Amino acid sequence: MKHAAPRRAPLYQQVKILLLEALESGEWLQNDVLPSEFELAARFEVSQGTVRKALDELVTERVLYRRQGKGTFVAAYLDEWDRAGFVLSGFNRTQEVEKVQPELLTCMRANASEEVSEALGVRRGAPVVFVKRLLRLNGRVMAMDDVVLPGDLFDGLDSRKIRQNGGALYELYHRVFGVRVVRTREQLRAEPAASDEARLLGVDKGSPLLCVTRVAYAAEDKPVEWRRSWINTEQHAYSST
Amino acid sequence: MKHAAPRRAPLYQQVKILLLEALESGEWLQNDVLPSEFELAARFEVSQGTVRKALDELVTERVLYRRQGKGTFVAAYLDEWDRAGFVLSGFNRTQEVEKVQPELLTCMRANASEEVSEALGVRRGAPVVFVKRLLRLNGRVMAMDDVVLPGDLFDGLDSRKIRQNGGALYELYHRVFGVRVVRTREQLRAEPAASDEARLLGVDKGSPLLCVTRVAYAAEDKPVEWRRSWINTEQHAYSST
DNA sequence: TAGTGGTCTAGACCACCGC
DNA sequence: CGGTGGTCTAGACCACTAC
Repeated sequence: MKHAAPRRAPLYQQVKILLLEALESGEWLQNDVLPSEFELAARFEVSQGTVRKALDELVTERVLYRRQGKGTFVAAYLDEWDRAGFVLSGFNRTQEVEKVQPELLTCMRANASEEVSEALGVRRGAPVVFVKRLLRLNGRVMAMDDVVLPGDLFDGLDSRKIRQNGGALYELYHRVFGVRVVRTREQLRAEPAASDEARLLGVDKGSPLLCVTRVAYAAEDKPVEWRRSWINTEQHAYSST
Repeated sequence: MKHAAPRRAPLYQQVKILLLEALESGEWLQNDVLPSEFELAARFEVSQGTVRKALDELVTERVLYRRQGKGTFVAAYLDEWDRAGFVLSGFNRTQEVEKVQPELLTCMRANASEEVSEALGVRRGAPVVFVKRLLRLNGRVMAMDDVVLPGDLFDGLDSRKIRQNGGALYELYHRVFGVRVVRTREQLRAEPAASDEARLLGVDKGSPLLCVTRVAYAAEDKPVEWRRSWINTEQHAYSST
C-alpha cells in the first residue's frame, strides 16, 4: 500500500476496511486474537501507528476489544438490544441485564407503507420483509415488535432462518446477509394499548405502553431496518447506557 | 512538562485537564479559536501529537470543534436536552428541533429520598436542592420535571439564578457552579398520569405519559443531578440522535 | 524474559483556508 | 502564499501479561 494509486481515502480508513473484510471472511472468529499491531502493519505495508488508528475506530465501534499485554480480540456480536445502546433492565435494584427471549409470530413478504418507505429510503410499495415477534423476559411476555426490512438486502429471509438463529436478528443480518448494523435512531412515545396489543401483551386495553420506533443503519448511514416495539413497562424500564 | 514528577496519568490526559481548566477560567470563549496545535504543544512542553490526542477527546466530547485549515474552536455549551443526546422533535415530518421553554414552579431545599440518595451517591436525608418545572413547546405545555441536586455542589442555587439563566440548567451548572455534565443515563417507562401530573399537563387522569428518569454525571462518573420528567407524547416523540 | 498494547516524540507531507 | 488541521512514518520507552 506504500505507493498505491492516487489516494482517495486515508490509509487508516483503507486498513479499517481491509480488517472488516478479513473479519467478514471469517479469518478471525469471536474472541480470537488478531495478529499484533506490528504484524498487521507489515501485512498492509503501513506503519504501526496507522494500524493503531484503524484499530482505534473498530474498538470504539465495539467490533474489537483490546487487552494490554495480551492483544486485540474480536468482540462478540452484540444482540439487538445491546447494539441499540438499550437494555431491558429491572426497574428497582437488580441492575443485571436479563436475557430477552423472542418468539416469532409472523414472517412474510409485504410492501412498504408510506412511513416505512421514507425511513428506509425506498419507494412506496417496494418489496419488504415483515416480521412480527413477541418478546419474553423470564418467561413473561413484556413486549412485541414489528420489523420491516428492505426486500433487496434480505432476499432469502424466512421463518426457518430466524428460528435457526435463536432470534438474534442483528447477528443474523450480519452473518447471513452481510449487513452490519452500526447505529440506530429511536423515537419514544407513551401510548394506550390497542386491542391487538393488549391481547398479545396480556394487559388491559388502553393501559400505557412504551412505543419505540427504531431505524437501524449500516455503514455510510444506509438504513437497513425499521422497527416498532410496544413495551409493557409495569415491571421493567427501557434504559439507556 | 518534559520531566515532571513521577507520572500518574498519561501526558495527553494532563494536557486535556489543563485545557479544560483554561476553558473554565474563561481564557477562550464560545466560538473563539484556540492557539494552533504547535503553539499549545510549546506552551505545555509536549509534542504536537500529544496535544492532538487531548484535542481529539475534547472534540468527541463536543467541548471543541475543528475546521481544517482554520483552527480549533470552543463549542457552544449544549442545553440540557441536547447534552442528554435527546431532543423533543415533531413526530411526523418536521425534523427541525424545536425550542423548549421551561417555567420554574419550585426551587427549595429538601432532603434526599431513598431513590435519589442511591442515584446521587449521598446518604439518605442529605441536603439537596429540589426544582420543579413545566416545559413548553411552542407555548403548549408538554412536559414537567422534578430535578434534584446535591446540596454541597450547588450551594447558592435559587429561583433567581435559574430565571436569570433563562432556564438552561446544564449551562448554569457549568458557568456558575463549575459542574460540567459529561454523560447521562436514562430509564424510560410509560405511565398513567396521576392527578397532579394530569392537571399540570392538561391531560386526562390515567392517560399515558412518558416517564424519563435521568442521572447526569460529571467527569469521573460523579453523579451530579437526578431528574424525573413526565412527557406528553400525543403530539411529539422523545427521540434519540 | 519476551511479546503485547499504550504513550510520546520529531519530522514529513498533504488538503484546505484566507489573504 | 503561509498557516491551519489531517495523515503518516520510524523509532523510542513504558506497563502489563504470560511463561
